[in-house]
Amino acid sequence: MGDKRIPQIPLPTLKRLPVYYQYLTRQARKGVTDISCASIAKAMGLVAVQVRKDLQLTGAVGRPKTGYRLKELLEALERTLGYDNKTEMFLVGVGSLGKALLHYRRFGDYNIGIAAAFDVSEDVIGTEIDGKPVLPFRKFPSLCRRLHVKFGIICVPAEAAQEVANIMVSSGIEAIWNFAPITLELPDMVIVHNENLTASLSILLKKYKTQHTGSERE
Amino acid sequence: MGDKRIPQIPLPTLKRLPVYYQYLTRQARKGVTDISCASIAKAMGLVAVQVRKDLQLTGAVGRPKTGYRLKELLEALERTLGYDNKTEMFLVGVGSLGKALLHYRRFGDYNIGIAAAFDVSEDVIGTEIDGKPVLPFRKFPSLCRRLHVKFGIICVPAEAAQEVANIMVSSGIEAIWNFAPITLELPDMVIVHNENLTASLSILLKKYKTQHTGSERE
DNA sequence: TCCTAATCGATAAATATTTATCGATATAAA
DNA sequence: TTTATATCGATAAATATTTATCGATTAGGA
Ligand SMILES: NC(=O)c1ccc[n+]([C@@H]2O[C@H](COP(=O)([O-])OP(=O)(O)OC[C@H]3O[C@@H](n4cnc5c(N)ncnc54)[C@H](O)[C@@H]3O)[C@@H](O)[C@H]2O)c1
Ligand SMILES: NC(=O)c1ccc[n+]([C@@H]2O[C@H](COP(=O)([O-])OP(=O)(O)OC[C@H]3O[C@@H](n4cnc5c(N)ncnc54)[C@H](O)[C@@H]3O)[C@@H](O)[C@H]2O)c1
Repeated sequence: MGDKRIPQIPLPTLKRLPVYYQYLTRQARKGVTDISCASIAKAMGLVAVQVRKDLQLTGAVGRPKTGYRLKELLEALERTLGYDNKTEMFLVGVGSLGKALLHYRRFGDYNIGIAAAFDVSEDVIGTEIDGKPVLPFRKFPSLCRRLHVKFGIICVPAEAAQEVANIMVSSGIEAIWNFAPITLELPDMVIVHNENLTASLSILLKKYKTQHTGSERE
Repeated sequence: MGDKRIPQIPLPTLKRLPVYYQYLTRQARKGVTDISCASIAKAMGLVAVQVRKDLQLTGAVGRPKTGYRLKELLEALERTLGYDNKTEMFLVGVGSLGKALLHYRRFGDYNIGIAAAFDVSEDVIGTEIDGKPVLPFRKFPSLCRRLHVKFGIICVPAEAAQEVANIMVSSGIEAIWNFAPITLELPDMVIVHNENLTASLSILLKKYKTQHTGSERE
């Protein structure tokens, strides 16, 4: 129901594609020029068929006996994942996590950049982190519109996240990377991707307990 | 073919359970005492049947007309996810991300704590972050054994991650939360959960492009 | 030149996950 | 007290995802 678009790429595959890309760039740096699904699968703990099926969705074509040309494969992945166009983001909430993201240099490898950061605290407003200015949050709407920034990162406490998200959306933001542990209520048009670190840690905890206390029932 | 244990709880469900828990604790704080699958589903953008099926796996029982007793439901989730026992972790790599995790107070809400941190850099060794000492990494093995710590967090650069993981495992660590963007090769017994932030951001990027450049084919 | 083995691409089968349906039951209102 | 209805729990159907299989092809060696 609704007009939610059919995704071209199944979500489980989409989650693996960037990981292939990371692995493949490392192989390329090592001088590898051709690579097979079998070797990728082995390195990543998957099975070859799955890798082959995933990579097929990028349009890359391999060849019998030798596999894929690594350079072509990387280009196919870059096109598929959108690394071939520059993406600019605005970050809101320059606390410890926001600062970590601002410091991180490697997003540039994927043509992604944080153009500026915003906060309400005088402690951080006016500072610069890795060359990115920290501006008062009230300037977010005008600057966002002026620069046509479409991607936002939310690093504020849970209590403030919905309000920040609302302002983001009304300022033209169309995709949000949300680190606050709440489910944002936003128009369907807006893409929200939750990075729920605590929830993620819980998964590790449970997997461990499952393995170590055995099958509780079954 | 391998003795990989059958998970009691399907992974997709396991990923949702902590998010239910977060939502439900917020509702409890608001004074809600009974809650239905329908209302949970609505708040989290899911359908009621799915929520009901997920919650069934926690052993919680609801009642016609009124739904679940929130208190009971939270307890069931706490038991299921392991929040009812204290979990101590060691963190390695006190860079910007490691510091953010060390500063974060809310893991305590889930009975999870970072007992100590380790690094090789003199810049951080000897400091304290939110009361947690930063120790030289060479002390990791002995301390890990002595305190029977089973959970490790890897926040070192990708190049150092495999080596740190190896030392962790040989020191008795059995579950690893890995922030480095590489696939660690470790014995099957060790649970590894990758927190690949860049890969995750890529998913947002692609979802956005899919929605905004339309169906490329199909 | 011919043969062998590795690999892809396509199709089919098996599994896993989500979603629909429906009877039973407890609450609250008539 | 009776009735209407919201909700659960169970079962079944539909969908999505993973895994298996197999023929075609090509590189590299016999
Ligand atoms: N730090 C972690 O390791 C961690 C782990 C899990 C989840 N999270 C989540 O990530 C988010 C950020 O965490 P953190 O530890 O960096 O928090 P923090 O408290 O260190 O920083 C929050 C920042 O947001 C700013 N802020 C508050 N309200 C604002 C508003 N309305 N507009 C603009 N800025 C505002 C504050 O001034 C502060 O600088 C939180 O939602 C937290 O729950 C963080
Ligand atoms: N910061 C981010 O936003 C971000 C985003 C995506 C991924 N990551 C990943 O998270 C990890 C940490 O990122 P960061 O930004 O905090 O890095 P960082 O460079 O700020 O910190 C790394 C820390 O690890 C320490 N270290 C290096 N080698 C070590 C060793 N062998 N043993 C012990 N300690 C060692 C360093 O001294 C340093 O303190 C990296 O793998 C990075 O790719 C970080």
